[in-house]
Amino acid sequence: MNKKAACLLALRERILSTELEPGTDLDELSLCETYGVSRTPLREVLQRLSGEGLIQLEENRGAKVASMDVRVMRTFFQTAPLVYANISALAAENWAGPQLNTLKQTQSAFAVAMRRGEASEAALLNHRFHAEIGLMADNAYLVASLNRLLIDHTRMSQTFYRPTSEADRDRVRLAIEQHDAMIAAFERRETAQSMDLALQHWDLSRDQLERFVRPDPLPVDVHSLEARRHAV
Amino acid sequence: MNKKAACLLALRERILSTELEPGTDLDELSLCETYGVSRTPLREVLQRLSGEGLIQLEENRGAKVASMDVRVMRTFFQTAPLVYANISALAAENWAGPQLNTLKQTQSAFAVAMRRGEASEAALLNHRFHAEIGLMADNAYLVASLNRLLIDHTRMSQTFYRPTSEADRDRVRLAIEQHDAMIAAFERRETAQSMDLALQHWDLSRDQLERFVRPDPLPVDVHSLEARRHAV
DNA sequence: TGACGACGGCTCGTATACAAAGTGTACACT
DNA sequence: AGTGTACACTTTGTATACGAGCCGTCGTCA
Repeated sequence: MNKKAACLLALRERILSTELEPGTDLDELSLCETYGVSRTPLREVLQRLSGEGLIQLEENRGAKVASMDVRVMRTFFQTAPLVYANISALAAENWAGPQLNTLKQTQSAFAVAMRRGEASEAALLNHRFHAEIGLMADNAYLVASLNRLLIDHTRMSQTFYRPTSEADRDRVRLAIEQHDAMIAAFERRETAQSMDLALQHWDLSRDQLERFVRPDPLPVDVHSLEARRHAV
Repeated sequence: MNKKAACLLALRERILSTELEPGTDLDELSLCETYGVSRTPLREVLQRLSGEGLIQLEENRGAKVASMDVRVMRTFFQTAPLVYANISALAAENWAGPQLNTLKQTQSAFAVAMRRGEASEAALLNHRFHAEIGLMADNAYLVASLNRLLIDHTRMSQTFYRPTSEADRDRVRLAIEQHDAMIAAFERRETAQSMDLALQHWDLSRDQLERFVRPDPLPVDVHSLEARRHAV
């Protein structure tokens, strides 16, 4: 029982952290060996992951990590703000019991991981932060969309948590501040503001993702070098 | 392979048609016997169904058909218009290849079932109609929400397709006309109108569902009868 | 008489063995 | 030399057997 749950958790994290890259073929036997479970429970884990949209199962052809092509990226950018904004508003409205404290804990763990430069850990904690907001929203329907979005969002933003420039570092700091602002808005049940903050948070993330997808062009010098080589 | 797929299909239909009512406990062995498969593939089917949100699995405690309490109903009414409207608009924008023809076929099958008074069949075909619109929308994220919504929508609307009054019959006729109008709007790629039609279709359905949830109060006579009995 | 504990049946979870499907390679034939 | 077919190997799918956990009942003890 425990080993199976551990296996599920581990595979989820490995996929979200892109240690297992999109499109990777998964071999049942080697996974069994890795996690010390036999094929029956492992296959059930794979079914679960497939249901969550993390992997794709094909008849008689095994499992592969869910792909991320340009087509899905387009719909991702199209859909994310709608879902994030509504989830955030619902979270402010519906959170109950210890959920807000759980969120605060995740947020501090996230900030710590960020300070220490633990990139994958930070990405997973950011994932958890937003997944917990999903739980607070208490809307099984929209959460289904949210979770699908978070899978691809987390995978795409792996680079985000490995800031290389000072400007990048500023953006990360801003992201952390936005999380804090969201928590505060939830605490005061300010739905409109929560929605607004979610959209701002999305804007920041989108800029970062677009920079990843469409990086700055290489310096022109390289092209002139190319030209010179051909001239010789 | 085939038996397993058949089992999946059959269970899905039985749950959607509420032949298996929300909350029903599912016994693995009897299901195995019913569908002529052994426990291993059956359990994988159950995992799948759980992933789709049709059943709930609990550790060491078997599977039960997903429940439908008042809390989920509230969020259902809250979420449905948002998702249906957006899916409809996206479908108009993104449908491709033979999808529109498939939709037309489903619509005529639906109309036929309706005319023949085959209520469960009609409900399932209506489900399929809207699920196909989901495929046309070509947005894996929002479709996740749509499918969750459709599960509960189909289960709640079972009575809808068993019209008892002439007014009910009119509403069903209107629903069929709205389907046709949606098909036409998709065909002409009119996104705004598609969204509008989806909202109108939702309004009709909502009225019907609310009538189901909050039926007309019993005639006052009954209460007076009650009172008289106690008086004796 | 009531409550606590042990035992038995039942259902679920896991491992293993076997069957089926797919894939790659080697050999033969054109 | 290229193509097609057959065979072996790898990987997936299914069945069955066994072990573990839960639940209800019966008995005993206070």
